[in-house]
Amino acid sequence: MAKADIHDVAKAAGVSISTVSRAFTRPELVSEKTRRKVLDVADRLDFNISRSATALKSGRTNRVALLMNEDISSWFNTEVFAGIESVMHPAGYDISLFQHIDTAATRREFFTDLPIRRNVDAVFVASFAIDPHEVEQLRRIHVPIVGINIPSTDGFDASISIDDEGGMRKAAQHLISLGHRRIVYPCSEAVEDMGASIDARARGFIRACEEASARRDLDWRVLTVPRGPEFVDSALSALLALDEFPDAICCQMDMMAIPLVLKLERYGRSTPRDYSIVGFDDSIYAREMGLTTMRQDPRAMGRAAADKALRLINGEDLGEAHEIVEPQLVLRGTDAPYAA
Amino acid sequence: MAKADIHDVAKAAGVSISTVSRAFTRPELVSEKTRRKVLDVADRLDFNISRSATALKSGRTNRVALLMNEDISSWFNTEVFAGIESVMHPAGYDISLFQHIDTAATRREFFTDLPIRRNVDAVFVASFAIDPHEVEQLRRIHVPIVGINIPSTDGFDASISIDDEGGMRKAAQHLISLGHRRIVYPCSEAVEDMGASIDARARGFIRACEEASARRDLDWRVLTVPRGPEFVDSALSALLALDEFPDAICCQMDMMAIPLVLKLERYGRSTPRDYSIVGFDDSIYAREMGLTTMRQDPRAMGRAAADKALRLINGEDLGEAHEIVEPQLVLRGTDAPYAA
DNA sequence: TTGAAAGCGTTACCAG
DNA sequence: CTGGTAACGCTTTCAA
Repeated sequence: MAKADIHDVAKAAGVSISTVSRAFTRPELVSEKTRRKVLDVADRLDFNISRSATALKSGRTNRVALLMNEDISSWFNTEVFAGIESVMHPAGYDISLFQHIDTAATRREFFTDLPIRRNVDAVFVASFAIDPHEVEQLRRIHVPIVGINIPSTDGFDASISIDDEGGMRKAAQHLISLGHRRIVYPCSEAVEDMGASIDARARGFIRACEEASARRDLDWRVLTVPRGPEFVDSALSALLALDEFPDAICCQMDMMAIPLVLKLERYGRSTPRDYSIVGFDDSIYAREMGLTTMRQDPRAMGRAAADKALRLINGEDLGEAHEIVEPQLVLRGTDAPYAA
Repeated sequence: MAKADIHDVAKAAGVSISTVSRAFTRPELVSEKTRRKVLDVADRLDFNISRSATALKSGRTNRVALLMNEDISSWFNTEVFAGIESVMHPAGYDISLFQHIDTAATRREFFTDLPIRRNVDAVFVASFAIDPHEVEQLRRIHVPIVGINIPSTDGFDASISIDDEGGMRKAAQHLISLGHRRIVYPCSEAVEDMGASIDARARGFIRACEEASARRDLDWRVLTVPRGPEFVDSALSALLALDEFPDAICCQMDMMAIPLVLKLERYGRSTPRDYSIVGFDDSIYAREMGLTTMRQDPRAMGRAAADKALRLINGEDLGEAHEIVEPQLVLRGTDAPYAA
C-alpha cells in the first residue's frame, strides 16, 4: 500500500472519485459529513491531490521562472528571491531559478532554447541587463514578463525598479550639504555585478556634484578602480594615494563602504571624525556598523513584482504597470558636518 | 494561434504525436531527418513538451521540498539553497521552499497538513531542530529524506552535517596554543538562529578549555548574553565590563566576531595587537576583514545533500548515507601569539 | 449533493 | 524507425 490513488480513497470512503476531488478543491460543494469522511480516509491512506494532474488539467503550470544574471547569493538577489517567494509560494507556485545568465554563451543557450517555454506561468527578470532582442525572445512564451531593476521597460508587462541615479544624487547632496569640500566617489564594477545600477549611481553622484559646483567651491572626483575580488583594496590604495585625503566618500554600495571604513581605521583615518562616508543599499552589517547609507528594499520589490505577476496571470488589470521607488537616506554614525 | 499542442506540431511536421514526443525526449530513436523537421516546426510554433504532462505520466513530481526553520536570507541558508539548486535544477527539479517552520504553530500546520505529501520526490531538512515525531510524520510521504546539519540522523535516509563541536574545539585550541591566558566565549542564541549548532559550538569551546586547564593555568569563561537583534552590543558591554579585558575571544559565528572587532576598535581595543579573536563560518566580509575563522562550506553541503537525494530518488545505493564534515581553521589577521 | 464520463498532454507498449 | 492507443490522476460538465 505504498501509494493510494484517488480511486482507493473513493472506494474506501464509499464515494466516487468526483466527490473525493471536490472534497479537496471545492469543499463547499460536498456535504459536511461526506467531506469529513473523505478527508479522514485520505489522511489514513496518505493521500493528497496530485499537483501534476491538477496542473495538466487546468492548463497552468503553477510555476514561474526567475532569471538572474549572476548568483543568487548576493544580498540583493537573495532578498528579491525571498520577496517573490513570500508571495508566490502561498499562491501555490514554485519558482524555477535560472542563475548566471551572464556570459554570452549562457545567454544564447537560454534565450534560444528557451527551456521554460510552455512551462511557466510568468517570468521574472531580476536586475538584469537584458537586451531588446532577448526580451523579444522571451515574449514568445506568451506569459507575463515582470522586471525588477531593469534598464528599460520595453517589452515588459510590468516592472518595479529603484531610482539608482536619484538615490545616489541624494547621497552626494547630503554630503555636500554637510559642508564637505573634497568629495570622492570610488567606482568599480563590483564582483557581485549589479549591472546597470553601477552606472546609474555614478551618474547620480556626478550630477549632484556638477549642480553644487555651480553654486560653490567643490573638489570632487570619481576614482575608477578595476573590478574583481580586490576592488576594495584597489579603492583603498587609490584613496590613500590622493594628495590630500578627502572630507567625504560616497560609495556605490555598502560592500564597498564597510570594508573601507574598517581598513581606513587601520591607517588612522576614523569616521566620522576625519571624514564622512555614505553607503548604498543598507545591506548586511550596515546597521551593526552604524553606516549612514541609502536604503533600498529589494525584498519589498520582490513582493511587489510577484503581486503584479499574480494579477497578470489572473487576467486582472494593473493600476500602474511600471513603478519606480526612491531609496531613503538612513542617517547613522558615519557622517558629520565639515569641521576644518 | 496562441498555443500549439503536440497534435498541431505532429500535423505540421507530417508525423504522429509519438514521434514528436520521441524527438524531444528520446532523440536517438528518431531519424536525424525527422527529428530536425519536428524540432524545427516545434520551434516555429513555440511548442515545448509540457512538464506537467510528463510528470503526470511518469509518476514523478520533478519537485523537491526544502524545509528551513527560518528565513532563507541568512548566509547559511542562502548557501545551502544555492548548493542544492546547482544540482537539482540541471537534473530537472524545482525546489519548493518552506521557510519559517519555527513556531509551534507553523510546525504543527506543516507537519499535520503535510502539504507536500505525494507532491515531492524528496525532502531536504536544513539546519533544523526537527523532533523525532516530526520526522515520523515526514516519513509518511514515502520519499527520501535528506538532512543538512541536523541534530540526529534518526529517520533520515541520508545527511551531511558539520562537526560544530569539534570545529569550535579546534578554534579554542588554536587560541590556547598561541599562549593566551584569559579567553572568553561570548554566547547568545543569535538572531539568525542556527538551532542546535549554537549549543554544540559552546560545548566545543568548553571542552577545549577544560582539557587545557588540566595542563596549565587558563582563565576561561562563557559570557552568556540575551538573544535578539542587539546581541552584539550585549556581548560588547559584557566584554567591557570584565575586570580585566581578555587576551582572546572565541566567537560562535562571524556575525558576532566582525561587529565586535569594529566596535572594540572604537574603545581602543585593537586586534591582533591587544587581543586575538577567531570567528566561525567564514561568511560575508570575513575575508575582507581579515578575520581568522573556522570555515565551513554550506554550499558544498547543499550540493552533497542534493547528490544523495538524486541517487536515492533513482534507487541507487549510497556509499555512506551520513557524512560529517570538519570545519577548517583559516588563519588571517586577527590572531597573534600572546605577548604580555 | 453525488456519479459517470470526457479529456488535459504526455509516454510507452505493441504493431508494422 | 514510426504510428496507434491506452493509460497517468485529476477536474468538470451533465444528469440524476
